[in-house]
Amino acid sequence: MTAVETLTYPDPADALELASRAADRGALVTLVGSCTVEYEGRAASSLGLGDRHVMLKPDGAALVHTDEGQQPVNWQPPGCEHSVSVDDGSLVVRSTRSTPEESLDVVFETVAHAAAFDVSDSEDLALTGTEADLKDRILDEPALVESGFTPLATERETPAGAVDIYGEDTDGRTTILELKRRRVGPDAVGQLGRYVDALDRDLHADTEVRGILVAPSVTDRARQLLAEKGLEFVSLEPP
Amino acid sequence: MTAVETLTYPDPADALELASRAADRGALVTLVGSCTVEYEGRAASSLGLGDRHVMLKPDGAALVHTDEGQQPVNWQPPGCEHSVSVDDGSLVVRSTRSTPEESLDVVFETVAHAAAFDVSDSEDLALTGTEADLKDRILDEPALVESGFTPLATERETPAGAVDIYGEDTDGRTTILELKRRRVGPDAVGQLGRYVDALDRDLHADTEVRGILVAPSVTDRARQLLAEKGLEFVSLEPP
DNA sequence: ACGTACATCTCGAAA
DNA sequence: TTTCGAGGTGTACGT
Repeated sequence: MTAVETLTYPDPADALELASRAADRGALVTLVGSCTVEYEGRAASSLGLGDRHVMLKPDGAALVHTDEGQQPVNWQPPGCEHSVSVDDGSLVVRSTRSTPEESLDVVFETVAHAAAFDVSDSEDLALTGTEADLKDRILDEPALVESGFTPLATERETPAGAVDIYGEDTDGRTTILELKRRRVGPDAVGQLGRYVDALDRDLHADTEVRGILVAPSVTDRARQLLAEKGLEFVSLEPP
Repeated sequence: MTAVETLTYPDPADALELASRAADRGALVTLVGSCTVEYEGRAASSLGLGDRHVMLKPDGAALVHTDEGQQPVNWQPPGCEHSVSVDDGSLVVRSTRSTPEESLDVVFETVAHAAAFDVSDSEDLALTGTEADLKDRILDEPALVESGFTPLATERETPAGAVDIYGEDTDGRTTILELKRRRVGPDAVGQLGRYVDALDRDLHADTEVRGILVAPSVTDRARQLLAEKGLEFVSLEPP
């Protein structure tokens, strides 16, 4: 972090100057003030006058945050073109992209705060407790699923998509696993069912394919669906 | 928007003082600087030293943004308890919650910027182009789905969940619609299939229930699944 | 509090 | 570019 520039209650022209320079040098820009927000693209939205925090990232992302909620009230994804201007005496931020055609317009009635930050971040997030970790755990110790289970492949392709773990049970019967890092509902059962059906059709072996849902737990409805489809469940958590 | 407080490259003690006062009066706090981030809860993550933008909202949400991406690299949902302190000469932000037990720790090596904003926002977002809008469009003009289609209920409950639109076709045959605001994949077909199966079993009428997926378009695999399950597709977009 | 499904979901990987 | 599934998904609305 080298430079930090800050303006409090700036004239629109001064805020524009700061934002323009910051964007040119790839800095992160924040603007706070009373504004309206209009969005049009995959959907369309309109937001009346209120105090919000606007963040413009050097990668083209734009975020409009209110005082509530984890999610921005409006946004634009990375890769957008930001343009800041003064129109009719008001600071205006416009962020656009194509494919799909989308535009976000923030019009400030008053700018309470404008800032630019030269941030640099080379670190990657190290995350554990994911589905990939659960997969590794099972590959390390397949007996956690079932004594005699032998993994043969991961991400094996079927006409319905890729199976998390493909293998066979102690009797040599084809057995596939669908892994979930957390408690699952009916959707995961549907997913596993599609893979089993696809393999049943593809392999047309004399014995049916076994499908096992591996997750910490399942909802009642999911358990019922598993029974209907002749699928199984094994309780297991990511390490 | 009334008060804006700003500090550039403050001492940790000064940053702490600003953040504490701001949190007490329900202001939005932002901190920018070089920091590490540790998270533990549903999963666990670790992030090495780098420049980030931290936002603490009065509703208890916390967001840690890097210079890239629309999503925060770490976060905490609304309802958390924030605590700011100085530990071993470093500014430390800790955000925790229970159910589930989760904690987020941000330790600043240097604070480049600290600010507090008294934001107020009474406006609600007006959003169009949602699934609800598609539903209204169909209820207004059911013939868009099929000549003679008659909606009888929305959100009708089945053992497998609530059906978007429940009705009957021109022959009096029970017909249910699953609506999606955008192009759909296999998951939506599975959803519709579950509802149709549940109603088939529940009503055990002499004729089978018709299931129609209503969306702008479907993927190849979804179309194939529809055919396999004897389900139908009608192309329709939200207004 | 849990369950269920929507979302301008976002994000990454693979075809 | 599209498709597909994961995600600490979040969010609203049920029960």
